[in-house]
Amino acid sequence: MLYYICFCSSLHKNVCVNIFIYVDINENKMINRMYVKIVGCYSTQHEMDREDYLRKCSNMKCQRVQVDESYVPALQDGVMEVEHLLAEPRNNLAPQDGSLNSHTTLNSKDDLELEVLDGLLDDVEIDDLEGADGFPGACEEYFFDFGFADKFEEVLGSGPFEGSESHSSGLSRSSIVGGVLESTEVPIAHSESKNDSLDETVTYESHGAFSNNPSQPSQGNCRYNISLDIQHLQELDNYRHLAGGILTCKKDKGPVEKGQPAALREKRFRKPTQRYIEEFSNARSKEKVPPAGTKTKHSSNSSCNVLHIRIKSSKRSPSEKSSNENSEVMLPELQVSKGHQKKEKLQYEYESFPSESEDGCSTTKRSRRKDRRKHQKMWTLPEVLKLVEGISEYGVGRWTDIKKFLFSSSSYRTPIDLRDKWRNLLRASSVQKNKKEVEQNDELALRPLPFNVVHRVRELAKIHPYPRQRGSEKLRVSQAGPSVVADSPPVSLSKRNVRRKFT
DNA sequence: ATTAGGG
DNA sequence: CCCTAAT
Repeated sequence: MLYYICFCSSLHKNVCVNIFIYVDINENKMINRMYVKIVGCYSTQHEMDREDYLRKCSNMKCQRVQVDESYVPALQDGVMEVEHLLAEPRNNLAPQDGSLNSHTTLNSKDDLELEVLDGLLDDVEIDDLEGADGFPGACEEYFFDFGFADKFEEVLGSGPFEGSESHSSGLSRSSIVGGVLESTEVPIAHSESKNDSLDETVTYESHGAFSNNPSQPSQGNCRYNISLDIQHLQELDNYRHLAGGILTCKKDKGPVEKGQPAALREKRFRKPTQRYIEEFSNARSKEKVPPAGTKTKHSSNSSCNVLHIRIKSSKRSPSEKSSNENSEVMLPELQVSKGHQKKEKLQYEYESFPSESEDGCSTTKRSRRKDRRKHQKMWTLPEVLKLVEGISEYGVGRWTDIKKFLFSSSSYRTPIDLRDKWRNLLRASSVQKNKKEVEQNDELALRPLPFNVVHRVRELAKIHPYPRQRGSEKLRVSQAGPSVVADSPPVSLSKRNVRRKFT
């Protein structure tokens, strides 16, 4: 049996941890168990530290690691399907023997873009802190060395955190297969590009708590046991964009006090709603994050403790997806590492045209209306066709009419949505694009728009120019003079008329 | 109340 | 999708 470990790092409540997920490739299952290793605590004393640290942390990606079965703990827990993880025969050609040096991969682009997991800790509730030592000693030097493979190995295995035995040590020494679960994906926008993004990361708040459990003095390993609620994997993707893999708490102040889990617990509140997070982050993105005055660098205890962490399920929106046991949910998000805000990944579903019964999904309708900003409903091909048809009939700009006549039953499609979709269609159809983007567009098209549709859109675009499309026509007319108008018939002029005709 | 435009 | 200015 082959086992793979995915690990990533997160800064959470001033604690940086590594998460290990064990996957049994042969069985197509993911062992519902993760080990988290705390690699250190982050001091909020200095703003500079934070920035620096975050930047460093962002370099830490996930890796898939081939490990010995012996490293995998308690399999019988929960497992979940991870077929898709196997879907692509990644560059797993890497040495299976374990000869590969981790250095080669840690810094390579093979870094697993699995930041999905990075949001994980946010949904983690730490039930038990096994070991009376509280947080393991944080070691600044390690924090800041995340970008370097050699150090990284140190952190993972041979570092001071390593106790008598540890999974991590085995991990770091075992071969790191160059394979990445989803390396082909678009690299996540790096946080360094915008400082704002960094600020955005400072919006998380933990609701979990550390509880001291001296009963089980660990061997000094930083091993944390997590049972993963797969349900949350879906949500993880939502978080991914925030930090590029960095989590931190909303309030920077909370210093990690060594050996005082109780204190920590008091400071943890219920997790804010997504809405709240969004707004808060937006509001906060402008103001500077005050350097939480409290200090407590970090405890110097170099030994690690074992936490038992369980991810709470059904926290928010218990109304709907109340259901599910773990294995229910697939984790496509796990594999999805592309920025989904930019791209729509799915293809059109070909569904029956008179999909008016779309309201049939009334179960989620209410919620969708309410927080439609969250899950955007994908446009189906029939819908697109309908939209195109409507435009050809009523003209561009008559969105309310189109909505009224053709999308009356689709409650979630507002006129604005229609317009937006049309706008996107124009873009997708490369209408009025003189740049090379056109070509690239096709290639990058994640959504193969049927040719006929593209054609129709283009045709329509000719007849019904979208209002002020880059002012292209104006530009042309004004620059080229009236002569052009002659050879390119009344296209632009007819716009108004066309619309009136159907009124 | 709708739409255009931009994020 | 969301928000806002302009109509």
